[in-house]
Amino acid sequence: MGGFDDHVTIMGDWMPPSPSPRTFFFPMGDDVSLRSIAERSTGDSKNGAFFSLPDEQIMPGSTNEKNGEIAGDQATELSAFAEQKMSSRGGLLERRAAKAGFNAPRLNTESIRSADLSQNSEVRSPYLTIPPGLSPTTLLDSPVFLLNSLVQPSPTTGKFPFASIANYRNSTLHADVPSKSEDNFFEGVNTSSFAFKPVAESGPSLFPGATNKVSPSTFPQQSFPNIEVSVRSENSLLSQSVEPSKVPPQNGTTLHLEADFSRSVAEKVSGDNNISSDPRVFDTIGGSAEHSPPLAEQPEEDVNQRGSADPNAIGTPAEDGYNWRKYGQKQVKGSEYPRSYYKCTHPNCPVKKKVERSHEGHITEIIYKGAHNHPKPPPNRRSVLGSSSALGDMQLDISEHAGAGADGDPVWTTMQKATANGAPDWRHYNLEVTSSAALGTEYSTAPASLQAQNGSQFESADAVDGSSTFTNDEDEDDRGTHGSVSLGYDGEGDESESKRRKIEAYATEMSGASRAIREPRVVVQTTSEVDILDDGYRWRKYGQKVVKGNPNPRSYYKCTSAGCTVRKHVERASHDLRSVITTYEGKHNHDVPAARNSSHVSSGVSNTMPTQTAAIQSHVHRPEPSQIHNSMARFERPPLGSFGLGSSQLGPSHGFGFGMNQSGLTNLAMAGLGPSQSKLPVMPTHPYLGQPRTMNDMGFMLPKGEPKVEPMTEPGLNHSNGSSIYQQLMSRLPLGPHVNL
DNA sequence: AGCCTTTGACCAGCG
DNA sequence: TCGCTGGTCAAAGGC
Repeated sequence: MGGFDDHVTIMGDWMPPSPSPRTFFFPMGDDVSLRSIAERSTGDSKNGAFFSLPDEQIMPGSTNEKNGEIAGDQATELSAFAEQKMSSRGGLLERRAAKAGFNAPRLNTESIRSADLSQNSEVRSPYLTIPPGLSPTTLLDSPVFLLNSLVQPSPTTGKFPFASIANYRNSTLHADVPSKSEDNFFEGVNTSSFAFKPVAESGPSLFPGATNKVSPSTFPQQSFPNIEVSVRSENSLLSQSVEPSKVPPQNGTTLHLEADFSRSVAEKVSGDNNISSDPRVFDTIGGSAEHSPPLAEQPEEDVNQRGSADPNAIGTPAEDGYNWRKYGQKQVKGSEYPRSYYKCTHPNCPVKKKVERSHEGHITEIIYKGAHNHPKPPPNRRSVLGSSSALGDMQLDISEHAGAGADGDPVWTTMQKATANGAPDWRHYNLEVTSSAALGTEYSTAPASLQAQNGSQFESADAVDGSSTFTNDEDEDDRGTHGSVSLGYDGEGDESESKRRKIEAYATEMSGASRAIREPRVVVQTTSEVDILDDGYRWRKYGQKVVKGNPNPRSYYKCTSAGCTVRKHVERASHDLRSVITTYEGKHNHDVPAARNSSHVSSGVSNTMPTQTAAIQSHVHRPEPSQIHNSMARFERPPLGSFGLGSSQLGPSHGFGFGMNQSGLTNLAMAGLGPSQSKLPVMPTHPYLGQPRTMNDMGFMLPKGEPKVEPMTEPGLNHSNGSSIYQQLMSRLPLGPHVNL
């Protein structure tokens, strides 16, 4: 994507997340947003837009779709404005100069404002006016700012940035104007605070109680009826840079924001130009100071969305901190650009998103569905750790509180890209989670948010998901622990760089550790007379490879059931084409899905089970007939109970996430065979795999720290279904209270 | 080795 | 029932 490089470049100068994602998040790249908007001026206007404001003014777009389009001349003016901005502003250097004490050149937007206002009376101007001289620095020093803002979890991600105050002070703040917000998005904003009222209408309230200065009593308790939050990114989102200055916005603190129109704006404006297509753009740009509430009034979420922008974050769907797998692309009718479909690759995470990109690669729209039920994966080689400081690392995730859980009603949240170059912006990702939270039927998120916002203390483990990748997904306790760490760091805001590095290093280290500990594998070798895949479960093939040592291609499958982490790869044994080696890995957490056709299930379960059961019996347990029956029963009913319990029993196990049978293996561990023991009864090596075998012919091994269960079946036996065997095996593993063998 | 993207095909809902 | 459409699947190849 063309603009991404620019973005990255800008990122080089990227500063730590603003004290509060909801407070000040401004794209570093002053040019980026501008261009984006310019390029997208022709884009659809169905979503809101974020805008950067020149210098002292931040004018959140009204994002009211009802406002209609902007007159063409306005667009022209906007374009001119953008150009002027670009030309007049030195960009980063200039801002730096400004930060150094110089006033950045101001863009004259008077004409634009007037035009906007005059032509569109309906356009609301919830702009946030940042009086000249307003100093964010001062704001930073403000107790309000520090306590209320710094520790706020990201409205979208619910995460807490690790950026230190020092960093903030040294960084240019960027704020984005909420894109698709309703016209009244900022309506009713208390002038003395950043509190924003959730739209009373169906407007997308992105963040429940996302306020900088909000007390529970003042926090809007209204629910967020909307399920979809639509935030158009490129079209509308303009980045803003904030320049420290001085002005008493609230509490006597002063704040000066220097907004810039980024290149995206320029491009958008210059493009086809029809800015009119996006009322929000119009609104934002045309907003007048008179209509602009004090900076302090700026909706926090608004700022957050923008602020979350991680310049680094986004060119690809995965750059929002989460990992995504693209599973489809479509040219949707009515959409100018193709829509890509992504799924979060995190096990058990139901989140999906639809991304529309322009031909240039700019993201025009992102629609999220569901809420992440896991912390943002730690930055890795592909991640943004480097530039974003701690932003990508240990941010806390309160997505669990988003209401839209894995099982909850999926909520599609439309996001608009905030960056100009098409690179996704952390801001909108923050929005994502927040949106989910807000949109979720459960408003429980709000309290958590408030707590985080109003105080620097995060006493409630529930409020945040402190778990990072190094924590076990099922380990709630760890979340709290890690959350505290993260929060403490963030909340204090005075952490030294070294400390920050330590934390990051720790996160990374832990991350690596977690990676090293893989989920247990179950290797099943069978002579497949029947389709090995026909095990009743649904698998999606996601790859095929010829692996070393076996000329036969290995196919990789993932269970398609939502939330199921089980994966497997299947390959024919090189020495015997009749033998199929199926290796399962992951958590075996749901029942056999409803068959697409009765024959499928029957063949996958009923038909195969007897044989497989026999196989298991002969090799694994040799249970009594009644035991077989029980085994079948388990097979027929969701083993969720066991797993669920197993999860809880698993407790804070650091590391051994015993996949599909956590419960079983956990209990196994309790029985003295647990992986943690690392000392399993080793029996003679299996003739086929050359693996040690444990009692009951179950080969437990811990290759490279990886627990491995290898129930092997007799090659000569007609075991048609390795998967079922696997199930059998799993079902037979000690399940503690659930074991009924 | 594992996972991702691409892309045409398939499926289900709806009018 | 048919066609349209959005969403998903899945084979193949790439990183």
